[in-house]
This record gives sequence, C-alpha cells and structure tokens, in this order.
Amino acid sequence: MNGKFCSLNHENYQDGPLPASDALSAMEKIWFIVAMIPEGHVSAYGNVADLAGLPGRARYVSKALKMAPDTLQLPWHRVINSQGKVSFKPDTLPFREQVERLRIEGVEVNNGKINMKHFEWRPDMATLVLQLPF
DNA sequence: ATAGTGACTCCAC
DNA sequence: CGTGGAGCCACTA
Repeated sequence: MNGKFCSLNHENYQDGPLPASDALSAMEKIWFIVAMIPEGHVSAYGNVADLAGLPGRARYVSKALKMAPDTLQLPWHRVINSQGKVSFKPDTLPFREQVERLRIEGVEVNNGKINMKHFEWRPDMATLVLQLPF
C-alpha cells in the first residue's frame, strides 16, 4: 500500500490553488474519495473534486484516475461526468470496460447513460466527517 | 511566456 | 435530447 496515501490527515489539508509540492497529496485525496464510492453507485468528476476539497478541478480528477497505481484497485468505473454519462467515447475499449464493470455491480447503463436518480452516490455528512482523513 | 490538451462543467440555443 | 462555446485547471512542449 502506498505510504503517502495512508498518511493523509487533517494537517495536509489546504484549499485554493494547487501548490506544485502538494500535487501528490491532492491526487491522494481524490483517490481516497473514489475509494469511498459504494458498489452499485456512481459520482461525477466534479463531485469527487468537491468532496476532496478541490472545487473546480474536475479535470484533475480524470488525470488522477489515469495516474492511479493499479495496486490501489480503485473503482474508477464509478466516476462519470455531470451529465450522468460515461466520458469515454463510445465504441472504444475503455468505454466498454467501464460499462461492463458498472453493469456487473447492478448499475444500468443505456447508451452510456446512467439514471442519476437511482444510482448517484449521496453520502451523508456523518459518513464524510467520520471517514475522511483530511 | 505562449499555446495546446484533456476520462470536465455550465449555459444558451 | 444535441451542439457549440466559453470557462476551467494542471500539465506539457
């Protein structure tokens, strides 16, 4: 397991522009949030960024997922765009893999679209406050 | 410093 | 619903 990933705590927290020296830490916050998304649910890039304390950095979330080491086994397929759709282009390998992974855990996907009413992850405050290490 | 590039968002048609 | 455009932010060349 990644050492820095486990060492996250409130003292690492800071918002505002992303200091180059903290790039890794910010990415780990994103990984942590993604890891919290329950099976059978999804969350938008922008939402993950917000929960990680990085508002306005939805694009950074996609980058963080691409960079995530496989050993973390992140449920990256549970992250979709704000329109409730898989962001990869249709007829592409990543697209098909994401759709398949979602269906396996019970998330219905039609033409890349997901009904957010049914599958969006809506964590309650207590869950966040008690589980976030930052 | 400038320009281009995304697994993004929001909003107006 | 689909499209286009502007805004966004971290990187990279």
